[in-house]
Amino acid sequence: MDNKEIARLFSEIAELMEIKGENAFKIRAYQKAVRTIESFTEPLQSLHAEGKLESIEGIGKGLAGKIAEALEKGSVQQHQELLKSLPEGLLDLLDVPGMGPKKVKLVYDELNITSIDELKRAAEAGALQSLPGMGKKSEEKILKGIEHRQQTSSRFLIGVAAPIAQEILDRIRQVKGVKQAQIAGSLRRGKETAGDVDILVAAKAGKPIMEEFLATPAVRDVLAKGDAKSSLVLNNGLQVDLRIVPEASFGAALQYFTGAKEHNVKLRARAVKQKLKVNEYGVFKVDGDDPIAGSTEEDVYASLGLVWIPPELREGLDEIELAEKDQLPALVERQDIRSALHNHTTASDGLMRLDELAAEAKRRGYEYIAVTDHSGGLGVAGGLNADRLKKQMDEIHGFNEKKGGVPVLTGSEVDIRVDGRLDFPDDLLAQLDVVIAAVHGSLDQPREKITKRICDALENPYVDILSHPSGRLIGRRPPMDVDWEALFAKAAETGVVLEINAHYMRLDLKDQHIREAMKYGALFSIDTDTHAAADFDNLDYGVRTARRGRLAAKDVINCLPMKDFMRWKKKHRRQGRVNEKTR
DNA sequence: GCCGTTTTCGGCCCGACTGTTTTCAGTCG
Repeated sequence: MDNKEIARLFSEIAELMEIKGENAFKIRAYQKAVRTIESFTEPLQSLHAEGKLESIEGIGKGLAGKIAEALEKGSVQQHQELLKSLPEGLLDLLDVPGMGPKKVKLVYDELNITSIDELKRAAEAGALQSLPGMGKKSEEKILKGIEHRQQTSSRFLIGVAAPIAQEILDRIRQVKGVKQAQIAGSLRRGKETAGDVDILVAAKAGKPIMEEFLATPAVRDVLAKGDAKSSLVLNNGLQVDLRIVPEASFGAALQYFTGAKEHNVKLRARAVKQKLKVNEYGVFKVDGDDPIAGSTEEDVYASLGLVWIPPELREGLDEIELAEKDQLPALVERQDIRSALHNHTTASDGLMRLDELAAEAKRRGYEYIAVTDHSGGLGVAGGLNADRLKKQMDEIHGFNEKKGGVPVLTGSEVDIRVDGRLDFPDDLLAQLDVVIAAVHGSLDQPREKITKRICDALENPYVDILSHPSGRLIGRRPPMDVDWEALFAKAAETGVVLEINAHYMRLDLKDQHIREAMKYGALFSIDTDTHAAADFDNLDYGVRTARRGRLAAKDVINCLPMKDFMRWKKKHRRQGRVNEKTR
């Protein structure tokens, strides 16, 4: 078992214990271990070999023993016993918004509900509102949550699918005879979720490649195996398809299997007008059998009179028309990103100290960063009150004087309270280099109220960035019911930057909203909202979402060198104060 | 289950909000 699998196992143990109502602190110990293991870069296997598991913070005798058990036997007895003692569907119920461990136990004890389907039926029949502590509103919330979940749950989050796909791709590329190999499909387009993984290989002989593919670890099922195409289902339910094509067709096949379908339909229609036809083998004259293009995507697009279109744009909107006129936007790239402006430390709910965060950021090539711990309004995150924030600012100034590290800006992720006021007074916010405002509670206020709440916060001249503007968690929690037009107009008017939160469960703003906000002239930041070192890995998902939103580097403030960023901020805040006076 | 210590047992984050209550339990972050 690798670190991820062990983290998952412990997480499941914690959830099962929660339903059973076991000691809350014991459960917390497991949850803490999950976070630690998830962000741990070294394999637990090697620590285990050295007998050093207990040196990890939060891992004592008990958990070290369970990790060892998992590594050696591939399972943990306590976990098996917990599973046996409860019906297996109960864990799914925890994913429904409004359902916590107590409610799960309640519906199980009283109504014998053990699956989401049964829960849905009970809610529809009005059987939930008769339970103690539940009423009509709880029932409605649960029903809404289930419906939202069912619309999205058959797809995999990019942050789950992409690393798996990359791992398989890396292995395939090692096989002798592989000329080229690429991930296609919605993963290549950087979509927030993927239905399956498509891998495309250019090679002559298929057999050794297929053998390597079929030897992928953690396979649950082999759906098909042939010389040109095989399909697997992994233990987590993710389907992976591998296709092998001749080198001369690789570009055409890559284009074809990257999609989106709507994009390909438009492309083929365009080809027909030019007396050409496009398929996965190449571009052909209608009356000919010899391909005029096919080995590279560039050739395929060029043969149709188009510049190459970045995969993130291939959604069947107006990208083909833009490509024809060579007017595609120059999309932001990962290398353009100079700063990480949204990060947490151990002062609130982060896992790294200030110096550790700065070192990690430097290692990853950032030119400067900001520390933006939570404000006091957010109890759980150990948010900072004004005094602690001031102390942290001193600490940061001291750190910067030492030189050698990456420069650190002071900041805060200040909570937007229910009434739109911020957690800190203006005179304190004015002293910070970066002020990020965010909604964390009461996400289901009615549209008018929540829109006003956020817009009021944007009018504060010291707010620089609005974090995770919709509050959604993909497949788990619907977005806030915001009047987006009003919000985007307000962001443009006040100059407050809209965050593209790069965490793969958020990707918030999402691509479509980015395109809309850009029409209003809004600016954006791409940030990982880093709590642990591994969170920086999410940057790629944020960049790709920004690219799908058609952003160029000039639209993204993280692309500014530090001096220019500070200049921008000054100007933005001055403008904010002018707006305030004239209002 | 972990941790630290006044070293072997007691503390471990907790406040806001909601919906259900009529004084609070459960969920969320």
